[in-house]
Amino acid sequence: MKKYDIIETATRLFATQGFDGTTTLQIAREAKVTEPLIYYHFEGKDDLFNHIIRNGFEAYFTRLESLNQKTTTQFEKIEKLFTLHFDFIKERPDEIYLVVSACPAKLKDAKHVCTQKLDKQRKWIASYLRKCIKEGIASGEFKKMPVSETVTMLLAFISGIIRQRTLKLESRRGMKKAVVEFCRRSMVR
Amino acid sequence: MKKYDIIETATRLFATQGFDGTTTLQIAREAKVTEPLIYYHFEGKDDLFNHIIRNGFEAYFTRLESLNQKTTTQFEKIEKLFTLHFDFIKERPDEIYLVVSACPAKLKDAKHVCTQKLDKQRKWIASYLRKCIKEGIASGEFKKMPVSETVTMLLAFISGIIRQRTLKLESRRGMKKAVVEFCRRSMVR
Amino acid sequence: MKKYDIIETATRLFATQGFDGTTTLQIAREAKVTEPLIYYHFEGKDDLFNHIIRNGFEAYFTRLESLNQKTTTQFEKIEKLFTLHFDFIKERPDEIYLVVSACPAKLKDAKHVCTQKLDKQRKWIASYLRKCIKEGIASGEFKKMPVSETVTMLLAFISGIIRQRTLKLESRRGMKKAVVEFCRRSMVR
Amino acid sequence: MKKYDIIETATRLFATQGFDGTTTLQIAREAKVTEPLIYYHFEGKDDLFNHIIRNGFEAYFTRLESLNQKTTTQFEKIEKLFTLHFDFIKERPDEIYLVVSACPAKLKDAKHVCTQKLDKQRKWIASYLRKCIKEGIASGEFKKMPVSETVTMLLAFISGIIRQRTLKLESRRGMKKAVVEFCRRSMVR
DNA sequence: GATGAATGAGTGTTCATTCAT
DNA sequence: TATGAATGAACACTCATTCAT
Repeated sequence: MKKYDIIETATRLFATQGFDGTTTLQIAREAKVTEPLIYYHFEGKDDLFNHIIRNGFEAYFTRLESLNQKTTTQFEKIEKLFTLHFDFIKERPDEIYLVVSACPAKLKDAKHVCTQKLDKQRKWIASYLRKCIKEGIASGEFKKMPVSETVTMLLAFISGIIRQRTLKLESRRGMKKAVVEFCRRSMVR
Repeated sequence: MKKYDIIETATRLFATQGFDGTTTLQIAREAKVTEPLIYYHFEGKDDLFNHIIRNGFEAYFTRLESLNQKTTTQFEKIEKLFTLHFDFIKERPDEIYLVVSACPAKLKDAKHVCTQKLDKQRKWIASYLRKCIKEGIASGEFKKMPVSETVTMLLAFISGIIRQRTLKLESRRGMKKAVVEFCRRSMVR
Repeated sequence: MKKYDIIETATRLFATQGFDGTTTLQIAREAKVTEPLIYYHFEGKDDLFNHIIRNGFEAYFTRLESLNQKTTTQFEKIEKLFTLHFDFIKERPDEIYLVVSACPAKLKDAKHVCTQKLDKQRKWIASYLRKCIKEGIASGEFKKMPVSETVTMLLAFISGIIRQRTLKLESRRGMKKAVVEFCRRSMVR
Repeated sequence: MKKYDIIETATRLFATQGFDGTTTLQIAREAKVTEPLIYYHFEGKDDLFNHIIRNGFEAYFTRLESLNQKTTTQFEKIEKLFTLHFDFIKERPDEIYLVVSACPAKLKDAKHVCTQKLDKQRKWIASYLRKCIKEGIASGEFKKMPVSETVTMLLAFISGIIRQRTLKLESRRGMKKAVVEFCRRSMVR
């Protein structure tokens, strides 16, 4: 359906050019539809953008939820979190970029869907990591380390990796293993 | 001089709203000058942006160069790299954000000053880190680890930290120490 | 259609005020449309101007082509050329003015549609006149005269007449007859 | 003096690009002065333009006045009028172009110096030619012809020649002779 | 005479959006 | 669903002009 052509094209363009750098005409042309059709399916450019963000976060959260499965060690849980992001980057590079790195301009508005979803995501991951680290330390699996700071740091780490990969600033293979091993050495006793 | 008001205002606005999300009228108003004055001092919006980017990178590179001083251990050199970035974030948050995270849209043009400077920066840091890690491993200071992948990873790490701090996604104190200790545990034997 | 209102208005304004002296806003207002509509139908002010020039020349060339009909004498052919121009001036004064007298500024660019069409027009008429004069001299209809110089001179004559009439510098009746008789006395044996 | 550099440059630019197509900045740059200097010497762009027009017409009228010398025949007087224009074209091509072909846009204002001077020029030449032709016919030197129409026609002729020569649409030598002979054959008995 | 800095009023152009069909 | 035609508001940028020095 043409609606999905619009979404697909818009996602790609928003991710590569930013929200303000993308025009509705460009979306229409590249999706091979006319501009008014965008307004038939969406209330406007903002609505289209928010729809994409919401969609992206939904897929993303679905995957996040699936992390809460049994694993033998805490580090395996952290490793899975990295794996999830590396996989998502490969499969839906534009979406993850928008989801994690979305329009700085939008983040000025605390009530914007971007800000709220990003906040939710950060809180979710933070809580996930905090639990892992705390339990890891308690069980003696992990070395001693400041919990909150390590959590924040790992969040920055993840977002930096996503940015780099989606901007194709590097394409080194073996990155995932390097990242995981780096963390393992640092964390696991 | 009013020229510097323009630069200062533009730097702030470009960093918080992006290039496309910032209008010349807005820059003029917030800098308390008239729009044509921007065009008196710069050739256009692009020129103003590039001027800021070039300025930012110049200050940044000057600091980077100063890293090549004697230090007793390789890890100290890496620690200094982190310190430099944390300091720069504090002093000139907008500039470092623009310098490290600049306009994704601009990076599509390989010849753009953004792309070229960013490339130079990444190469400089990569080379700096590679040398540290190689020598650290050779001297037995560091554990064994894949050099290139670790370098790329650390680059992502730095960019992630900058993004997070300038977007004020967190403001935890003790971050720097946590980051350095995290890396130390992972790397130093 | 409003597109034709734009063309009509623009033709009139370009002819009376010149290209640079006419603003798109003025065209829009006098055509009773909004400015962006000009940009919906044309790529820009230049495109609109070129469209008019091309249209004008097309109508003009169509008439020129129709000159190649049988006539008993060579002078009749020359007379017809004058008649054609006097008629065109009456019917489409703005267009002929733009076509023959178009924007001196545009003529600096050899590749501009104005320059090329004007060149084509001059060559067409020159060739037409050269043939007439040569044959007229050969057949004894015409007095002896330098062919090329006379051709150039007649071209200047035509362009001068057009300029004068469209600028309404005079409105004397009987001009056409006077011109034709002037030439006849000079040329015909 | 720099004032004359301004005048010279402005004359050239107005003649080749038109009044509206020429900016004060361009004049300043090409005359190697700064913009405010133009405003020191002239009241504004319009004043500069009018100054040039007035200057041009003054030089032109001075020459026209000198035509009233004794000549044996009426046709010689007409020949001298052509010679004067051909000479002026060679010596001061920009000025004569501005003087004879000046800004159509300006001619909409009947009180503008352009309109008034042009009118004066046309009336002067018309009166000069009318007298010549009348006397020529009366004395039997000229063939019979309608006086007013021939006068208007010759005016158009002159303006067409000037336009052609200054736009360099042709560069044929022998033009002057051809023109004069063309007229002689037509007029002289 | 001469200039660097500055501006009010506009210029061509683009944008997201709407309307009639 | 889908579109050709149209628009209000804004955009980057330029212009002739002025002012302080």
